[in-house]
Amino acid sequence: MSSSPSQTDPLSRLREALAEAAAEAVPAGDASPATLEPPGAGGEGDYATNAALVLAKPAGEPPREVAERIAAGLSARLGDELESAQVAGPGFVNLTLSDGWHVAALSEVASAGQGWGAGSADPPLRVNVEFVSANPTGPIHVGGTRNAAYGDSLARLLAFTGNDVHREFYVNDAGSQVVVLGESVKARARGEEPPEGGYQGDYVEALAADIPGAADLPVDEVARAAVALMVAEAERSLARMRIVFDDWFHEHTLHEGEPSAVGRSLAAMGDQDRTFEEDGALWLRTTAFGDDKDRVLMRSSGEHTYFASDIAYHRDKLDRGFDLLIDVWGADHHGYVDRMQAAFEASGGEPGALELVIMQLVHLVEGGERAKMSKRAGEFVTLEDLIDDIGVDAARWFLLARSHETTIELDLALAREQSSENPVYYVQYAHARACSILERAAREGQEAGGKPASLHPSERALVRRLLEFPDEVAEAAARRAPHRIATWALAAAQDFSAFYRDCPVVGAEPDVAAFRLELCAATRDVLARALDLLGVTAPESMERDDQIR
RNA sequence: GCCCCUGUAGCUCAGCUGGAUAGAGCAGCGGCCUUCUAAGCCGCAGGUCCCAGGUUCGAAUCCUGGCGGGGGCACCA
Repeated sequence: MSSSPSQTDPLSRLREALAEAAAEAVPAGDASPATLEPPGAGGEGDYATNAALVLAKPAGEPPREVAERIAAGLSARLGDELESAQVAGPGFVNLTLSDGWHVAALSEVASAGQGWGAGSADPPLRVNVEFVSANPTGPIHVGGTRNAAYGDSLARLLAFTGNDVHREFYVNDAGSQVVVLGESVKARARGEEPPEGGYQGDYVEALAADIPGAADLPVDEVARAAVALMVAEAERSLARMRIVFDDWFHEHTLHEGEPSAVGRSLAAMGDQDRTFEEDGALWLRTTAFGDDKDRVLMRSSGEHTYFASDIAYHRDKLDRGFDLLIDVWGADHHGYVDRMQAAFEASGGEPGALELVIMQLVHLVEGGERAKMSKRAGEFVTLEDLIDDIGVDAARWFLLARSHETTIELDLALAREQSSENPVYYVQYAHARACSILERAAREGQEAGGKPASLHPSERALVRRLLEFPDEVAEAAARRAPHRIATWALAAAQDFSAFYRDCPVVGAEPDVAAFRLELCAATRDVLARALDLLGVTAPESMERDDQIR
C-alpha cells in the first residue's frame, strides 16, 4: 500500500528540487535512495542530504565534488528559499532554509489544519482489521487491552491515510470452552464449585446471578446466555476505551446453513486436493504452503477443529470484498501464524492479502515491583481494572507508546501520576497551552497569519517539526507502527514548549504576534490529530484541580 | 530440538529497508514562579548500542556464528 503525503507539501517540493539537482550532477546515477533529514549531531543547518554519498560511486568521483555540484544545483533552484547549502563531512550537503520558506511552509500546515498529514492511499484499500477477539469466556485482560489499543490506533492510521477501514471482533462462541463456561455458570447457580478445568473467576458467579433460572436450564442455553452477557460487557468495556467495532462476527454462524461456510470451505479445499485423510481425521496439507507440519481440520471424532472455522472465517472476509485482512494476535498465538498463512493460501487467498501482527506481552509493575497479575485462580487485571486505575488516556498512551514487537513494562505508579512526570499529560498540556494562548488572543482581537521580518530558532524548529508529520503518519501506517506517532507527539510537545518559552505571543509586535498565533493554531491542530490517532483526548484546558503535587 | 520477539544511559524505551559527535521519558544533582498554565523551563551527570567475525567509503542499523531474556511449538480454544 502506498500512502504518500500530498505531493505539493513543502518537504516534497524540497525533495523534488534535490532529485533534480542530483540528476543534473550525476545523470547516470539514481538518487532515489538519498535521504533528506534533519542533520545528525555533527551537522548544521535545517536538513541534510546524503545524495552525494549515494551517487559518488556511479559518478566515479569523490563524494565532496558531487556534493558541491548538488549544492550549486539546489542554490540555483531554490533561490531565496535557501539561505545556504554547505558541503560537510564526508559529502553531506547541509541546507539552511530561509525564514521566508518557513513562514510560507507554516501557512500550508495551518490551512490544512487537522487534515495536515492526511493521505490518499493509491489505490485506497478496503481493510479489515480484526483485533481483540478475546474468548467470550472471561473479561478482557491487560494483554487484550494492549491489543485493543493497538488495533484501534492502527485502524485510525489506515483510515487517515485514505483507506476504507472496518473494525471487526471475532467471537469464538462455538468451541468446547463455551460449553465449559456454561457448565461453570450452571454449577455456580446451583451453589456448587465449577467442574475440574472450569472457569473460576468471580465473574462466573455474577453471570449465574444475571441469568434467570441458570441452575435448571440446559447447559447450552446457559452457555448461550453467558456468552451474550460477556460479549455485551466486552462491548461496553471497549466503548470506554473509545473503541467501536463495525462487526462482531460470531463463529457459530460459520456452522449454520446447509452447506455451512465451514463445509463449503472444506469441500473447496478437497476439490483442489489440498486435504487428505489419515488416522480417521481430515488434514490440510499446509506443508505445501510453508508450514512445518500438516494440520487437522476434522478430528477422528468427527468434530471440526477451530482451525477449520478460522479458514472459513478468513474466506468469508475475502468474500465480503476486503482487499487486505489484518489480524492482530497475542504473543501466545504466534505459533499459529505459519499455519494460518498456509491455510489462507490453500483456501485461495492471495499471499500478502493477510497480515498477522503479533503483539508482545504486557507486564504490570508498581513502582518497580512486579504487580501481582493473579491473586488466585481466575483473578487478573482486566481492562476495566486498568482504566479505573490509570484512566483511558494514560492507558492508551502507555500501551501505544512502544513498539508492538517489544514487551511492555507498564509502571502503574507512573501512569497513574497526573503530573509532569507523565508523558501523556505533557503532550496534552502542550495542546492545552496552545488553546489557551489562542483563546486569549481571540479575546484581544488579534489575528493570525503575519509575516515577521525574522524568526526565532524555536519558531523555525517547531515549523519543521510540524512539516515532518505527514511523513511520520505515512511511515507509521505503512509499518503498522502507531507508536511512532507517540514518539513524534512527545517531540512536538517539547518543541512547542521551547517556542512557548522563547516567543511570547501576547504583546508581541503585530506581524510577529500574528505569525506566532498561526503557529499556535497549527500546532494545536496537528497535536490534536496526533492524539486522536492514538485515541487520546486533546483537552482545551488542563486546570489543576489541586495544588498538592 | 525448532519457530517468533528481544538485548541501546541506573530504570523503561525510541532510533533498526546503512550516514556525521547515538536520543527521550523517569530516576539523580544544581538552578528558575511580579511574565500567554511551574501539569512547566534551564543546566549537569550518565553509554564496550550483549559478544565475535563479515559486507561497506561509512554499521546500533545489514549478514554469519555465539551468549542472555521473554513467548510459543495439540486430532485445546
